[in-house]
Amino acid sequence: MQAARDIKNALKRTLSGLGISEGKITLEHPADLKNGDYSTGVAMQYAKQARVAPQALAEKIVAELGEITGVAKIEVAGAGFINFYLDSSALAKAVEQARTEDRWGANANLSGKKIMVEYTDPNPFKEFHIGHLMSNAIGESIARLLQFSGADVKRANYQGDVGPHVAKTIWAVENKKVSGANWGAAYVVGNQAYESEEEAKKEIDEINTKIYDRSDSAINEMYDAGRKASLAHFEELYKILGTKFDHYFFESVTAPKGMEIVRAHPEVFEQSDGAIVYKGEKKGLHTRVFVTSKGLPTYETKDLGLAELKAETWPFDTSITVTAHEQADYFAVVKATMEDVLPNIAPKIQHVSHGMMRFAEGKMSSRTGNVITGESLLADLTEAAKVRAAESRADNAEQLAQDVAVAAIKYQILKQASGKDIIFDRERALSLEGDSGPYLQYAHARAQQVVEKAKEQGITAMTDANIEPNDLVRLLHRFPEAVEYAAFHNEPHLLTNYLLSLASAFNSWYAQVHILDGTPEATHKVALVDAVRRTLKNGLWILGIPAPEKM
RNA sequence: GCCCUUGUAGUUCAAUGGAUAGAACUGCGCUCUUCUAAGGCGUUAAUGUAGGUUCGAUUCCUACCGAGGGCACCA
Repeated sequence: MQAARDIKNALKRTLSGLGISEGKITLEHPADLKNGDYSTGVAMQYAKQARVAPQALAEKIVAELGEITGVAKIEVAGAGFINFYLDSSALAKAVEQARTEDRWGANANLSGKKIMVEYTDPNPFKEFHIGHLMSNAIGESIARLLQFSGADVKRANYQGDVGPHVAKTIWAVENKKVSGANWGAAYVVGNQAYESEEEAKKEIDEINTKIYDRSDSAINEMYDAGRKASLAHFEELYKILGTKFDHYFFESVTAPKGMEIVRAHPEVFEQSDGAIVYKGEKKGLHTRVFVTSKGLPTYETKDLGLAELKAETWPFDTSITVTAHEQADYFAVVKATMEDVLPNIAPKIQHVSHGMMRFAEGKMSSRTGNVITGESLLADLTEAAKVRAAESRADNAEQLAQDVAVAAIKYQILKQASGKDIIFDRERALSLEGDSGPYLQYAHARAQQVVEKAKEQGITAMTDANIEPNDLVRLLHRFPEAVEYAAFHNEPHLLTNYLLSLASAFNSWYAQVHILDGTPEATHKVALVDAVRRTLKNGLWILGIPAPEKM
């Protein structure tokens, strides 16, 4: 990374020396390692201004650049690219860092920043479906990326423990439409009744009011027991998924808080058809209801209360909320409202939206019961992984199967850019081969085992800078930059891409080279394996994917 | 109708305005008397359409076509 800075500075100096007015200097990693460790297109970019052919300008720049620490070779290639090749000692240094530093790949870009990340957000009395799994995987990874960038991160989970969805579920259970604590099914029944039966609709609305004011002891009892069981169940899932929340926020708390905020700002909100609304049109958005004509707060109002509650709980510099894309427009209106009623907090609020889990046939909806629950998917995957886990060398095959299952599902989510929907394909999800989470785990476990074997044989790892660096070394060197890049964009998939190429290069190298071959070079090769091991381990950690040592 | 997101091999995804558009799955062939075959090697196959900006466009802009989402008392 030091080399990258030095190269940029040298380019800047050279360009202004040549009388070229400074614009943006881009330095990138060539996709093909043959084209060097870094590359720039400035010669092509400024050829017109300098009135010289791109290649000629590139040659001129190279001649003026002089020596750059850590750079062995500078070449002009193609249409006028200037390619930089790092020297073997700079690359060897990266291998040594990877091998010896626990936090290899970390940076201090966000040092001192307090960031709260809110994600998962399942609702008690409803199912934890694979959409929640998606939010959890993305949110957890963003939290870890921020931590690896030096930020002080707190994880938050916001849950809707009051509102019409709870009333519908309670109604179905109370009327014995559904047996036991099958919340998902109860919600479906309650929702259908609400939409088709006048009488049921009235009863459900009444229950909804009673839940808010806690005036009915029978309902309170049913509600309290259900809420507790529901939350305990979620907690089991978080444990498997590797998430530990620092703060839990509930709508039962944010609702009254939000109502206070709305009441305190009559100048911001307007009355309309008996409801209290915010006219988003004045900011190019749309109108949303904050308090219903029955006097109950909507999600909008609760979100105002949530923002204030978060700030009181832990004074953050930034609060990031991770949700599906379907809430993006909604969120924009809430944020616009915050600018008027919570001006100190509003600038710190960020929304990261991701695509949705969909079936090839269409959207899944918990209202109709057309969902796959998180636990059933995890159970299916674990079952599929068991066959191989039983044949593996793992000490605990059950645990390995679960780790592999978590890797498979999280990888499928984190390997793609967050803007796009994920078409859920059961067949594909159950596949544990190829471009997958287990592939990364396998490469890591392999490296781990070689390192242990080397230890048994008394081979000390030692990087030899005299040995010509290979592609694997060059890729390894890019890890810290891959982390920075992914963190900057809040995009875990950028890191996933990098890890896949690293694991692939490692597996390929592993197939051709005998590492513990008894030659003096073995010490160098073991160092490289150890460096890959740590890079995959840290990378998997950032993705929130377990890295078993044996498979 | 308006707004947001999105169109890349048969399929699911990559590609920081750059070099020959990469993987994986599927098909076919090869590869464990060397450290893990959940691996490796080989082979076929793609930028929705029409313009524009640029030295250079999958990427930026405009229009059209297709997909998903949102747009008042759900979350």
